[in-house]
Amino acid sequence: MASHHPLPFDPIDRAAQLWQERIGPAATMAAVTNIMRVQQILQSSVDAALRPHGLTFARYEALVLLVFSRQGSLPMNVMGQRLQLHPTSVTNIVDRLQADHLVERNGHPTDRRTTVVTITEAGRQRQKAATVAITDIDFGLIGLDDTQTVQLTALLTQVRRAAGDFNQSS
Amino acid sequence: MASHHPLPFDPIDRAAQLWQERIGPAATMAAVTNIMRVQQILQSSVDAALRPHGLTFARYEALVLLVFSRQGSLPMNVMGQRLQLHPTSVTNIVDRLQADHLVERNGHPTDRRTTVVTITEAGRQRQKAATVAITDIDFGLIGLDDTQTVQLTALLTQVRRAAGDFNQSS
DNA sequence: GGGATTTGGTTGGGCGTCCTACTGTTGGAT
DNA sequence: ATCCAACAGTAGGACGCCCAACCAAATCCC
Repeated sequence: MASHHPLPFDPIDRAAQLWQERIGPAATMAAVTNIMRVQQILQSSVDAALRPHGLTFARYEALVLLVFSRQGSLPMNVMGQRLQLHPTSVTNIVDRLQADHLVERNGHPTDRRTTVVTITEAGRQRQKAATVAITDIDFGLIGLDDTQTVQLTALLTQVRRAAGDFNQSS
Repeated sequence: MASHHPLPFDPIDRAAQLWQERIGPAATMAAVTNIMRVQQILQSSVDAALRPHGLTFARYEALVLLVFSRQGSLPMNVMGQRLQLHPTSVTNIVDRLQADHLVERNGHPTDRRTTVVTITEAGRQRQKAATVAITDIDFGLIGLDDTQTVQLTALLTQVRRAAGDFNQSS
C-alpha cells in the first residue's frame, strides 16, 4: 500500500518532515538522514552481493588494498590508515580473513612491534571473484547518471575535507 | 573518531584510487566509498554530541518520532517503518530507552500482538536537551552551503527512490 | 468452524565499529 | 645509560545492524 503521492515531498523521512515543520535546520537534518539511509542501502546491497563469496564489504576493501600493494602485504597500522579504521577494527578484520586463509600474519623484519599482513593466493582469487559480483551490481549505487555520481562524490569529498578527514599530519 | 588516525594524503581512499587506475567503474566506487566514510563521520560527530545525554543517534531518532506523534506513542512496527529499521533493531532500541525510563511499553487495546511505545515526561525532556546539543553541531554536517546541502539531499533522495526505499510505507 | 497463512515481537547469533585498558617495543630526552 | 613517552597490536565490552528461528495472535478462506 504505497501512498501514491506523485512526487514532491514524500522523499524525506517522517521524522525529518516533522522537523521541517517545527524545528530549525531541516535541510541539514534531511541531508544527514539521507546519508545515513543511503549508506545503509549500499551496505546491504554490497554485502548481499559479497555474501556468496564469504566476504563483507569491510573485508573486501582490505583484500583490495592488499592486492594492489606492491608486495601484496602491508603492516596493520598502514591498513588502518588507508582504510580509515580503528586499530581494533583492523585486528578484527584480519582475524576473519586469516581464519579463511585469505591472508597471513607475519612479523616485521626490523620492527618487532608491527605485524605484516600478506594476501594469499586464495585471497587474490577470492578478491577477483568478489570484484565481479560487486561490479555487476554497480556497488549498489543506482539511479544516478555519471555526471550526478561525480557531483555526489564532489559534495561528499567537500564534507570530508571540512571534517579534516584528509590533510591530517603525515 | 577520525582524528585518531591521521591520513597522510589524498582526497580519495587509497583503495578507490587504485581502482581508478586499474579497474572499471572507479567513479561509482569513489562515490560509494565517500558515502560510507561520510556516514561514519556524521555518526561519530552526532553520537559524540549525544553521549553526554546518554543517547545514541538511533535512540534519539526514536525519541523525536515519538515526541512528534499525536499521542506521544506508536506501535513498534510503525516505528520500524518510519525509521526504516529491522524489527529486531526496534526491539533493541526500545529496550534501552525503556531501561532509561524514557519510554514505556504498553499493550494495544484491540490487537494483543502489538506493543505500543509511549514516551515519558523524562523522555520528552531528554529529547529536548539532546536537540540543543545536536543542532549546536549542525548534525556534524559541515563544509557545505545551503544550496549544496539541498543538492546533496536531492541526489541521495534520487538514489533512495531508485532503490525502492519509498515505495512501501503503507 | 478450523486449518493455513500472515503479522507483531522477541531471542540468539554473526558481524562491524568504536572505546578503554593492557602488553611489548621503540626511540628520544635527560 | 637509563628512563619514559609514544607507538603497534590485542583483549574485552558496548552498541547497532541484520538474519534465522520462534511463539503468539490475528486474519484468510474453504
